[in-house]
Amino acid sequence: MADEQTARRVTRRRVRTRANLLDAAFQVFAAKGFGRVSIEEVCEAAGYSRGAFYSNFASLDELFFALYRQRADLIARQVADALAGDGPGLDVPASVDRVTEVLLLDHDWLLVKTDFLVHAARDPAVARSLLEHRATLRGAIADRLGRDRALTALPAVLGDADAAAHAVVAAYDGVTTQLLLDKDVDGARAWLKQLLTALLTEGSTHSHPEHHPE
Amino acid sequence: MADEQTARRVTRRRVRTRANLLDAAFQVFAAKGFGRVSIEEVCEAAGYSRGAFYSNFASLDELFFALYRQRADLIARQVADALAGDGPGLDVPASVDRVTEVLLLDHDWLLVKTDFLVHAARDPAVARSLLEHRATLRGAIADRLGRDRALTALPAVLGDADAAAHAVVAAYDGVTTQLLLDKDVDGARAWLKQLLTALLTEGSTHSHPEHHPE
DNA sequence: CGCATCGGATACATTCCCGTATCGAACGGA
DNA sequence: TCCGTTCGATACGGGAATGTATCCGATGCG
Repeated sequence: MADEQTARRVTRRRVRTRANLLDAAFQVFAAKGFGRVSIEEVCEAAGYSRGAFYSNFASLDELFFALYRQRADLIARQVADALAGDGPGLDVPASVDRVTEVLLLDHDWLLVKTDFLVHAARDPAVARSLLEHRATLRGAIADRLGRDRALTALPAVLGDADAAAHAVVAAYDGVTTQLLLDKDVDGARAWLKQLLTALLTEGSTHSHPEHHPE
Repeated sequence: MADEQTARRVTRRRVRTRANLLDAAFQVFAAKGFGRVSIEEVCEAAGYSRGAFYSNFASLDELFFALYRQRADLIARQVADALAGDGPGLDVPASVDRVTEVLLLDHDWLLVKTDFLVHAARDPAVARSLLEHRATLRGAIADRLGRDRALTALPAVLGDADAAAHAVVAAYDGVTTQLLLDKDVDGARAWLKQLLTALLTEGSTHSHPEHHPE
């Protein structure tokens, strides 16, 4: 009973416009940072006037949230795929390879993501939503790590699979921070791999530290 | 020769005003985020008018930079002290304790720091400066870790002391991210200790994972 | 094809904030 | 205490972004 949209005739044009606005917003946010961006700038970049904006969003915050959700969900799906990649036996190096491939590609996304982080840090409601999202991701990782605890050598130093997932996320966040500054994607990826394998394997290879950014 | 200040009579009042503005700015930036803050707000919070501001700073960016430098240097000094704490033999758990005590105290500082990070990520000049600062810190840590390589059991999984320092910083950054969202300082501190000891000691204690935030 | 509805453009009033120029008061050296 | 210098307050003009109200063209259903 009672459709939530209060009977709204959703036009094809509308979704296109919305998508265009979101895409343009991504570009602009990445370039100048949320908070330094005006509604007009977004509209201009998308090729619309402010009327279109207010017809689709109530505020810049709302657009920002929608934008984040869109992209974050996309990436979450990619990561899930990468994790599920090989068979039941978890091949740590291979998984790490595939995941890092997905995660550290787009510098612009890191910028927007971090903008969103500080935004969330100041707004409890947004923070809750973001924490939820992160918890989901961690859950997927922990599942993968803990599912066949018997098969793969567990790190042990960290505790259970859940703690290990925590560590993985923390490592990712840490590398992200550095990458934001030095923009050395390849270095960051190598470094993240090293860090993750160090965390996830017991007496891992004394891997060649070939690449040291700055 | 030629004094850099072009012979400027620095009044006592001036430094007080400057300090007040910086303090007020810290509060306001933490609360609303740089980029969402107007010069007027800072002045109002400090109890001055805009005239005072322009007499002391050329722009909000300049103030922000000065503010960051001030606080970051302070903390860097504290960390250095904490690291130099005990004698020549490095007691990892004790050092970790002291350092985490210093690092994760002030939520407001984390907010401002992260704001500064995204700011720097978009401005090469600022980024360079921040990278330098981080390199210095890492150097201090690496020194401490590598100085008496023979005395303390090295982790080995990570490579040399420099790589280990990298890992320490990454862990700190990662935990910071989570802390920004859940505001669980005690949890974060415990978690950081666990992570660092896991990274820095070979077959560390299978430490009690007592505390798991969210 | 015609019509009711929807989507986006334009115009407008308003608010906020910036940067500068000017001036009186506080300061500190002699 | 006196005087030149410095500091910060006030006043002003201008620009930019916001949100709303209104209108016309596009859209999709029958």
